[in-house]
Amino acid sequence: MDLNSTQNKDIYTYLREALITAVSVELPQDFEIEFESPKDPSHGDISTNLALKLAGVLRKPPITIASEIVNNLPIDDSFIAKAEAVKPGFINFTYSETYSRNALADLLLKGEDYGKCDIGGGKRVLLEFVSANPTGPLNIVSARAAALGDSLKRIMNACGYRAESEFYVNDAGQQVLLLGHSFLVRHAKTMHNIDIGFPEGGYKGAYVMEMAVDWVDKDFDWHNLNDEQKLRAGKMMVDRIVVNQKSTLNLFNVSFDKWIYESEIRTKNNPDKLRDELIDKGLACLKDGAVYFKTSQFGDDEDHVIWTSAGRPTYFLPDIAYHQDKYERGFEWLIDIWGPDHHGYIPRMKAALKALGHPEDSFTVILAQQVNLMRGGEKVKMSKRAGEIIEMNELIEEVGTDAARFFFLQRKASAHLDFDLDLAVKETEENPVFYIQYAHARLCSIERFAEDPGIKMDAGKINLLKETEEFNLIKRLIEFPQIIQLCCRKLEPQPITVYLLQLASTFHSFYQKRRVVTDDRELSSARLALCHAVKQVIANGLNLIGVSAPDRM
RNA sequence: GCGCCUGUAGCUCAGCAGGAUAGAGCAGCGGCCUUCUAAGCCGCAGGUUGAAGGUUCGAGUCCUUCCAGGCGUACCA
Repeated sequence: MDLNSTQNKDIYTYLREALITAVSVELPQDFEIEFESPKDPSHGDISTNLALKLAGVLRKPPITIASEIVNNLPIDDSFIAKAEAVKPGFINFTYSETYSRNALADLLLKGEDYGKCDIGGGKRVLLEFVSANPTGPLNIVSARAAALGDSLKRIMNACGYRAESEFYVNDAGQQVLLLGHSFLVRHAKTMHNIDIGFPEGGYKGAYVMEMAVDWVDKDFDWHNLNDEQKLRAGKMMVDRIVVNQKSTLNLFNVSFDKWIYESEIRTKNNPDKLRDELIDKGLACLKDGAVYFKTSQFGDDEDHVIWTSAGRPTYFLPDIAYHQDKYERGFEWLIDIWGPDHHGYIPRMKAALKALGHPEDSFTVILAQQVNLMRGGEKVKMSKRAGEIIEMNELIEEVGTDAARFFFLQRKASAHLDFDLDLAVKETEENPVFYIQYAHARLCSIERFAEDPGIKMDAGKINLLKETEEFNLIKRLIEFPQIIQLCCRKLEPQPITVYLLQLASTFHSFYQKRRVVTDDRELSSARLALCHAVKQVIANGLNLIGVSAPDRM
């Protein structure tokens, strides 16, 4: 795999080979030579703890081993300028200028493909996220899941996976009935001024009212509504709500490859049949009038009901069918993003899929932790049924898609998030995302400025780059592919946000110190090439998290 | 009770499968615009990494216990 060079091997391959020849002893079979990027610039560009790790085996002080290795090390100037053995026993390498320039040239060649790799090997991945109940508008937690899932899809596809995203619409359970019922009650009141009792646990949200006003239907016997009528009303609402959810997600720069309906799954693999199959296979059994999946035999702490004694499926059963369906459609790795309220559900689903013969590591759940909304210094409690919810639309309107997405991704998914609405509005101008976008806009501005004197970037001139600020930038750019891979391995876009902030900062410093377009046309061409590379990487990075890269601000 | 998440600067958070002097942003203080965007740059100040043990060359990171906050533990979805 050749990640970031036009040379026939990458720098890590070179270093590994060089180190192995330099070590005086045979390395243990599974010994891994590790590299890291030092935070302190005086520690070079790449370092290895090889000597520290060998100290125990060789029974010699690490610094001695490090010195020996450095003395024996064949230095290839197309990669590194020097290798140094230092303090406890680290070996620090510094890029050669040739290496930096080659890497820059390579970046310019790859353009929007720079940063991509193939660690995914074409594996088919299905990311399922948001999947909010179609009983109301999307809320803040959905927004967080959307930002995370959509970005992960982009990152995984950049890393050689074939990742698709899917939204699962629960349009078949009891809740749809209840939703329809709630609506009909409102409708009767609004259109006919008839008071019938609001159902226990019904949906009181404003959206029920709004929909109730513009819907016209034939006469019902309002005081004797039947399930069929409630269900039909419920489905009508589901359709409308899904349309709204889609448009909200589009505003958020999220488009799903597929919207799949629970009702479809039930048609394809109906719950009764699945239940009987599970019983036949000995995976489920009857107990106290209910049917239990024997998940405890597959790692869960207890068995769970898939069919109630009242004679209908619990949520669990169609959900199993749905996941089974994902496998049947050829996906090799299922990644679900769930809210924190579902975390007790993980062992159950894992156990069920294991029982059905799927490898344990083919199903991953990412928990997007809760978002606490703060308004006026106080926590806003949210409940869909009580109708108190902060809509995702509202968030987008107040903060904007770019800022909101970035804000969510700046924190690890596993961390709770206090989202202060007042502050988010107030700080719109100060949000870190603008810092990065500003760098991009500035770069575009430089390019526009160069048009007048007719100076063009020229990758052939980059050997004229000599200043520290220039090499600092190049070194940052070289890190990019590693960062993307890290995000992919961790299933966590957060490092990209940190990286982009650093890159923008390095660029702003450069900008302050070195003028790009000057009378020296050749140097200007070289610096324009460097700037173009920075612009490209910022754009590539922002694109991976679904944030726009504006040409001017 | 059991399980999961979190605890790092005044605030919001990083810390890359254990590495070197724990970092950013915001808030605070002091500087920098006749030249490509000042939504910017430079500098100062700010810390017992919740607590205590343990593992080893080395711990914010791993293990144990404890403390604090949150969430979950349905024949709901």
